[in-house]
Amino acid sequence: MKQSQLFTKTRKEAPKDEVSKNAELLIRAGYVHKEMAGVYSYLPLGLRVLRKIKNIIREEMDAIGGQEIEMTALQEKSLWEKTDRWDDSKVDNWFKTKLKNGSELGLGFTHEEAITNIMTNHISSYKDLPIYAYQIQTKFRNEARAKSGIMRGREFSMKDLYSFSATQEDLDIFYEKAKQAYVNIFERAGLGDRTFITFASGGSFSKYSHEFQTLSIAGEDTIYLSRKKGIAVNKEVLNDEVLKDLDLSREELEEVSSIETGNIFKLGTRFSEPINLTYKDEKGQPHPVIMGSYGIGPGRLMGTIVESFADEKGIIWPESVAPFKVHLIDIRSKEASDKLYEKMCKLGIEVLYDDRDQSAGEKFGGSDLLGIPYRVVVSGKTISSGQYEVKVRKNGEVLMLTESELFAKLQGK
RNA sequence: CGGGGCGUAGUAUACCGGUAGUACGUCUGCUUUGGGAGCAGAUAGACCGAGUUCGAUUCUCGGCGCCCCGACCA
Repeated sequence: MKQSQLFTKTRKEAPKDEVSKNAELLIRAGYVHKEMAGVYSYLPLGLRVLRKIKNIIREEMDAIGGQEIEMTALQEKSLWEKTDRWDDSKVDNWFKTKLKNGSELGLGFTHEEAITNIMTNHISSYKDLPIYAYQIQTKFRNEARAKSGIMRGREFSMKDLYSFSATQEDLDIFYEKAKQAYVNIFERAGLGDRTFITFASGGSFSKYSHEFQTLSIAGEDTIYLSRKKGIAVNKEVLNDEVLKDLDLSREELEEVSSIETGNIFKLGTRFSEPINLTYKDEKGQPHPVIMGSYGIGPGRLMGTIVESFADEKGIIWPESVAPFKVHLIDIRSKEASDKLYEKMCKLGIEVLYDDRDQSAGEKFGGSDLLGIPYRVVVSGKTISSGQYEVKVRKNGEVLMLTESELFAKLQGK
C-alpha cells in the first residue's frame, strides 16, 4: 500500500487525557481512534493488526475442532433469567436497552446463555457430542471505569469458544487441548516467553480455572510466579492449600504484575441445567451437557503486544501481527523506489510504501513510530552503492543488501 | 460504584466581568532533503444549559464529558 493513499497520519504529540502507553502510541501512529472513554475504533493499520491476531486465533481454534459461528449482541431477557444473570444485582455491567414495545433487551457481555440455547436445537443424543463452537464478536460491558487504553474497554472484540461434552473425561481432554492452543496463540503472537498459565478461581464445577497472564508493568493483576516451573498463581486464590495442591512453596514465588490475556474455564452444568440442554445416553436416559468456555480478547492482546515491545521511538510489532512486513521508504529516488515497490507487490510481500514528499527525518521518525519490522530505504546513497539499506526495527540492526539478498531475507529463504 | 482532579485551538498554556494571546502542530506556497529543516502566509478555541449582570470564557447552580486512585472484573 502506498502511504500517500493512507488516510491516517502519524503525530509527534501524545493526545491529552491518555496515559496508557498502548493507547498513546496507537493513537499517535494512527492505528486507532478514541470515540469515548473505553471505546476505540480501528483504523486501516489497526484493523490489519487486529485481523492478523484474529486469524492466528482462528487457526488455532480450528485446529482443535472449533467451528466458527457468530452470535448476536442483542440478548433476550427471559433467557438470562433462567440462569439468574439478568438482574443488575447479579451482573452489574450490563448494558440494557428496550424495544419500541417496552420489552427489555441486553447487549451481550458474554454468550454462555445464547449458545447453550442454540445448542438445545442441535444436541439430542450422545452421538451429537462433542461440539466445540466459537465466535469472534463484539462484547459490551458497562465498566464502572474504563482504563488501560484498548485493554479494558466497554466495547471490545472477544473470541469465545464453548465446548459441549457428554462426559467429564471429554471435557478434561478438550480442556487440555484448548490450553495448548492458547499456548500456541501466545507463542505465535510473540508473547510466549512472558505469558504464564496461572491458577485462578474455578467456581462451583472445578477447583481452578486457568488464566493466561502476560507479564507487564501495565498489568492490573498480581500473580505469584515460579519461573522455574513456568506456572503462576493469581493473588486472588493464593493460600497454603493451593500451594500444596500445586507443589509450590512461597520461597520460589515472585510477585509480579500481569495482564490477563486469556481465561479458560470448566463450566460443568452451570448453564446446561437451567436452560435444559440435555443429551440422551445409549440407554435413552437424559443428562445435562457438560460445558467449558475459553476466552481471549484480540484487542487486549494487541494492546498487550504494544505495551510489551514498544521503545521510546514507538511501537515494535512482532512479524506475525505487523500490519505490513516491510516499510519501504523513498528518499528522493522515486523511480527506483517505485520499481522496488512493484517487485515486492508482485512477490506478495506485504509492504507499506512511503512515497510521500516528506523530509527524510519525518519519514524515519514516522517509520519508527509505526513499528513495521523491516525498514527498507531507497536513496541516492543506496542506489550508488548498488545495495539497499535494511533496518530491523526491533534491534536497530542495519544491513546493506543486494536486491537478491533483500528478497531472500524478506521471503524468509 | 466510593474518593480525588479537571474541562480555553490538534497539543501545551496566558490573560480577563467589556467577546481571547503566545508557542508547537496542521494547511498552502517556495526553498530544502539520511533523523521530525527554513522562510512566508493561513487555519483553528472558551463543553452545554440556566441564573446573576448593562455585559459572563471569567461568578453561581445544574448537566455532560475526560483523567487518576480504589472497588469490581461469570
